[in-house]
Amino acid sequence: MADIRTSLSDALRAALVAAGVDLPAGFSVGLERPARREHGDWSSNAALAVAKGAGRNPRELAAELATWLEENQPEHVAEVSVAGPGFVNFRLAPSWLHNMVADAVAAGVSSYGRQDLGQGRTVIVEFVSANPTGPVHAGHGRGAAYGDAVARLLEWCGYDVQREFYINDRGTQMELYGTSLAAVRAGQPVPEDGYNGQYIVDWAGDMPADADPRQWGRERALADQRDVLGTMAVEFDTWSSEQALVDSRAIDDALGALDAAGASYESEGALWLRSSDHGDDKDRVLIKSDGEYTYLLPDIAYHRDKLDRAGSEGLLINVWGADHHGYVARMKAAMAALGCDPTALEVVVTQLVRLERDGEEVRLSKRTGDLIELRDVIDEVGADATRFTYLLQSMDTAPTFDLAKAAAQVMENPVFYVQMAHARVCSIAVRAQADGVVRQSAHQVDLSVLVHERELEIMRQLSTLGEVIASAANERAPHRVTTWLRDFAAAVHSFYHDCYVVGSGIPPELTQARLVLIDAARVGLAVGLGTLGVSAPESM
RNA sequence: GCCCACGUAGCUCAGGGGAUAGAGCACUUGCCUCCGGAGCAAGGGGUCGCAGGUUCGAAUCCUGCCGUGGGCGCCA
Repeated sequence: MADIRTSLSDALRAALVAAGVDLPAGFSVGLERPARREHGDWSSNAALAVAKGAGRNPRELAAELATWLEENQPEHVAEVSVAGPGFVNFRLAPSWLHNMVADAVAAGVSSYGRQDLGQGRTVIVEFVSANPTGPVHAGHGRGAAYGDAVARLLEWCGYDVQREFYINDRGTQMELYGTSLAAVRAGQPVPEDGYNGQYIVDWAGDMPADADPRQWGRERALADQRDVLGTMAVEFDTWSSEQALVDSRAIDDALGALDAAGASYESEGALWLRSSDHGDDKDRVLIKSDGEYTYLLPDIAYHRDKLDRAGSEGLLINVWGADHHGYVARMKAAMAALGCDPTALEVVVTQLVRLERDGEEVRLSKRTGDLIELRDVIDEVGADATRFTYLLQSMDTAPTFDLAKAAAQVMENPVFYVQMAHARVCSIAVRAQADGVVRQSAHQVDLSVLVHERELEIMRQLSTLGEVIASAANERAPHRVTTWLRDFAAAVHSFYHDCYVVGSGIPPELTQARLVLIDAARVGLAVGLGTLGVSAPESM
C-alpha cells in the first residue's frame, strides 16, 4: 500500500510546481498531525515555508495549492482546506484508517510499526556498567530500563544492536573492595574509605578462607548484578572486562597511538592527555605519578576496541549517569585526538532519580552502604512497573519515583492502566469465542462500518505508532512511546466503555469489524509495550 | 567561580519553530440491563521562571539574569 505521507507529500510538491514555485534545492514538504481535530488529519506548512522566497502571499499561495489538490485529489483525501496564516489541511476519508487497521492485523505483534532507519548499521549500546564491588542500586535501574529500551527501539528500526556492560574490575575501588571483604572476613574493621554495606558482611561470610578476595568478590558481585538485571529482562550480549584490556595490551596500544598522535606528554611525574586541544576544560592525567592508570586510560582503550568492533559505519551509544557528565568532554577529546569520527560516539546523560516511598525521600548512598538496591525496587514494585516507571519521563528530567505508587495495582498507575487495556481487548476476544461468535478472517471483514468516533480515535492514534517509534529511536527517547501508550490506552478504554463488541443489539457484521479493530489495538499495545521491555498480559 | 540538565495547571509531567499550550492526580458534577465500573464523560484551574533578541510565527532557537539538581580528584 502507498504510504499516506508519501502520497500527500508528492501531491503537495506537484501542486507547488503547478503554482509556478521554484522549489529550493533539498526542499522537503512539511507534513504534520495537527494538534486540533478541526484542522484535519494532516497539515502542511509548505505554503508558509516557500512564500517568502517565492515572493508570494502565503495565504493566496495556500489557496492556489488547495484548489489544485481538490482537482487532483490523492487517494483517501476527502477535503483540502486553507487555514490560519497559510496552512493546507487535509481531511481524509475513514478508508485510510480502515486500510491501516487491516495492515496492523496482518503485520501483527512481530512486525507492526517496524521501521527501516538503521539498514543493518551496527550500534553498540553500553549501559549500567556498575562497578563489580556490590549490587546494582536503584540509580542503575533507570540506566538499565533506558538502555535496554533504546536498544529495543533501535532493533525495531532496523539496526544491528549489541548490548554491552563494561566491568571496571581493576583499580583503586576494586582494591578497596577486596580489602574490605578480607577485613570483614577476618573480623577486622574495614579500611578507611572501604566498603561498609550489609552486603559486604553477608558476602564476606560466604567467602572461602582460601579465596582471593578481589577475584572472588568480582565474581560474587557480577553474579548478583546479572541476576537482578535478569529479573527485569535486561540481558547483555557482551561483558567487557577492564582487566582483560590490560592483559591484552590494548592499553599499551592506546598509549602508543596517543603518543604517535602527539596527544600525550609527561609532567610532574605523570602522563597527561592533551584533552584541552579538543574542547575539554583542561588536560587530564592518564598515568598517575605512582604508575597506576587513571579511570580514563583504560576507558580510552575500551572505546577504541568498541569502535573497532562496531566497524567503520558503526555507532557507539553510552548511557551515563548525571554524575559522569564531566567525563563526556574528555572522552570525546580522547577520541578526537585518536582521529576518530566524533559523531561515532554518542553519550546520553541520564539525570538522577529521586526515590521515595509514600512521599518520604529515600537517599541513595553507595559509599555509606545506605543504598537502595535495584533488587528491592523490583521486589516491591515488580519488573514491569519498575521499567515503565523509570521510562515515564524524559531522561533530561530528574523525576521522583514513588515505590508505593508504582507498586499499586490501580488504574491511576500508568503501567497498570496500559496493561489493563491490553488485557481487556484480549478478554473481549475470549468472550466472543465463548459466546459462539465465529470469526471471519480479517481480510474478509468489511471494516467500512467502523465510523464511531471512539473507533476512529483508536485508529487515528494507532496510525501514529510508527512515527512515534521512529522519533523515539532517533531521539533516544523511549518516554515518547510511554506517552503514546498512555494516550492510546485511554482511547481503548473509552471505546470499551461506549462500544460493545459482542452482545444483543450488535449487528453481526459490526461485531466482526470490531473484533478486527480490537485485534489491531492489541497489536499496537503489545508492540509499544514490547519496545519498552514491558510485558503485555492477556489477563490480570 | 566554571560546566551540564531542568524551571509549563495546586502536584507529577508531556509538548522542544506553527494555528485556541495538553495528560494524569487532586477538586466539582453526571453515568452501572449486557464484553472486566480496577471504568467512562463533562467542568473549573496556566503572564509556559524573568528580561531582551532572531523569525511571517517562540513554551520551543539565541543571549543575560534568577531558581533547582548534578558535576568540577593523579576516585570511578
